[in-house]
Amino acid sequence: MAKNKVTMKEIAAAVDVSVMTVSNVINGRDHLVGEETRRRVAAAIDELGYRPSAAARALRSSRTFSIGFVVLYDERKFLGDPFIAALADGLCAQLAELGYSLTIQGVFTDELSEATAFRRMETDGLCLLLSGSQPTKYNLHTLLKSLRQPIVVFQESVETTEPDMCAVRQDDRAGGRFLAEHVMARGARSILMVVPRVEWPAISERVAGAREAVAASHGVTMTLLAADSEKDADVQRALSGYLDAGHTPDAVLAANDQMAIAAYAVLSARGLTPPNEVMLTGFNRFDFWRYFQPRITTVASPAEQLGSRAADALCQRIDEGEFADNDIVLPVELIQGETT
Amino acid sequence: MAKNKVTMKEIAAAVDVSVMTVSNVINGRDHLVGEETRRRVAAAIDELGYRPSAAARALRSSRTFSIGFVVLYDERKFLGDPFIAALADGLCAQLAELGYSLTIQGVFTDELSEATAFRRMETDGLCLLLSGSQPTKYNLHTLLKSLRQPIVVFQESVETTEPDMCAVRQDDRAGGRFLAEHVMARGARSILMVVPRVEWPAISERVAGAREAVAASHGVTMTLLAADSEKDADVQRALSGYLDAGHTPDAVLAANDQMAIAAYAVLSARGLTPPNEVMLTGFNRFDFWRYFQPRITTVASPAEQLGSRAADALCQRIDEGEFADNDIVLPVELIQGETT
DNA sequence: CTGAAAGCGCTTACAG
DNA sequence: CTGAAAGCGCTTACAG
Repeated sequence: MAKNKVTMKEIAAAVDVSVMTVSNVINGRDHLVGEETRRRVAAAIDELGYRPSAAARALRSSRTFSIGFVVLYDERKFLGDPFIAALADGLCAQLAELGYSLTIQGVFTDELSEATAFRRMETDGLCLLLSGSQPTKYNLHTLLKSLRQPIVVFQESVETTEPDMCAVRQDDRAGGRFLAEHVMARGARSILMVVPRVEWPAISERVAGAREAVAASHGVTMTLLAADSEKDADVQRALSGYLDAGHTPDAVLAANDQMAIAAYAVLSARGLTPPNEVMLTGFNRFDFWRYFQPRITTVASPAEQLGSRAADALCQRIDEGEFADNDIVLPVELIQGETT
Repeated sequence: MAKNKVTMKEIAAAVDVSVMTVSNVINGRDHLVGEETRRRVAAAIDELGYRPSAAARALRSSRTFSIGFVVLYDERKFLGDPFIAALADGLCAQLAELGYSLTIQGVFTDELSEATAFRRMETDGLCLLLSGSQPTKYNLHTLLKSLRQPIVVFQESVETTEPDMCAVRQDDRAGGRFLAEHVMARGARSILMVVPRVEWPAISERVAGAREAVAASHGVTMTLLAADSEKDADVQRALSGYLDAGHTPDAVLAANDQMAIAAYAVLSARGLTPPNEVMLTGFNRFDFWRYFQPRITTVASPAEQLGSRAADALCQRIDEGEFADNDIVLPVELIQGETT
């Protein structure tokens, strides 16, 4: 590895000052350096193409200025998920702003503890998203505790027993409530909510929100239908089965937009085209949403802000030693489409 | 920062061996350690929750086992671009496989040299994607050279003057050729190709491929129409202007799928609904493609493989000191949709 | 305003 | 099979 790298020592030698002075210039401690000296050091740095070694600085100061984003997933292409991409975008932009870099790592759910993000100590803090099937709470709990690092978890309800953790999530409960209220205001008396079978905290919240709204009304019923997964085929099989049994709901609330689009195909094939025969709603309004006609009534996710708020929270924690807040909930917004 | 971190020294003390032995166990140099010793060390590591310091290892061995992915962009949400997300997915998965981690950084094009990925020395190599407006070749060239790191550039033609670089790209030229041949085989005699005004090497290649195919046929003409950007409104304005001038091409080749979808709206509003009146094609077939009806005839991009091949190339270079290949081109595939 | 010394936690020769 | 010593390139006290 003849990287012929330039070190502070060489800069110091070139300008004939101590490495200490070079360090002060690099770290902008200008009050500790004479203006003329500062200029000569800066010139040498430029000329020799010096770049500080992040490793040396991290070793000495025990700060890496780097944050890890760990995604537990079942599928290899996790950034293809628009929610995850938006989180990463928000994190990346805000961390750059704060002088941190972002290390991304995908981990198969069943190889939880194998992840190098967990095995090596290379970041000042971690953000964690549990997409896909959920590890047992106990395993996860034990693992995270053993890391001794500040951790932000996305879209989870915070465990009160965890001291150095912070949950950052969108107000899925309000979103569920908004949608249920919206279809009820338009006359729905029987509501079908289609969800994936896997227990996802965010989706449970959406269900809970819808239930709250329904409970507050008279004579409205809500049924939960579990599809084997979020995939089109599973959603369509579940919904077809339900309709075959002779039920016709006034409104179908899908757990997200992709599922709503899958449901749309089933409904329109049966002459129940939304919004005329049955109302239909989704959740999240990511970019692809605009390519589907008719536009699905949905709830807009603040996914990118979730990422940037996580960055803020983590850096605040690193600077101050403790999370100022351990459950950050961002508002969502109802988007009226053409399917209700 | 009382991180109360555990070090090799403490493990060594706990088991009463030297740190050297602990190091050997951690790095799997099993032939240098007795089986009984190995087991006791491993147990202590587990018990005390020891995680090796990446910084210390990097400082000593001058290997970070980390690769940077730098995206030059004009918009903040760069991972929302499906091409970039797919590259990142491919990189991330393959690097994890090879024991490396991935650091992602977005950089505004006009703040090129400010990027911390360029200012700090924290990776063993870099991948670079120039999306958005292009920096001047000279600035970029100078900057990259000064980094003294192996670099993979995506979707660029390799500069033969660069010794320690490798281009990884898809065969855009073949893609352009496939599409032109496809519409000509279906009777197109006049072809309009709609491209963004900004010079993008990948798009130039698509144009060059289409030109080759057209040149090889008799009596077929191809016209290039430059939109002010890739955005829907700009594409639609350019195309409307062209049609208003009295031209009606047999086929419209859009530079990518998003532009094709924008063009579709203009064409069908004028009674030129594809494929009956005018044929229409896109490029890339990313995930959102399936949500648009009718399916656009397009060319499938191997974006994720681009990422994993880049990871392979970079790690090979790091291990062997030199890129085995400095221009890697992956094949594309024509996807017949309903618009031709 | 400037500098000499110590040390962060590892790995790399080398010696037994 | 095991270990003592040196040193990677910085920053952190501290002394002038």
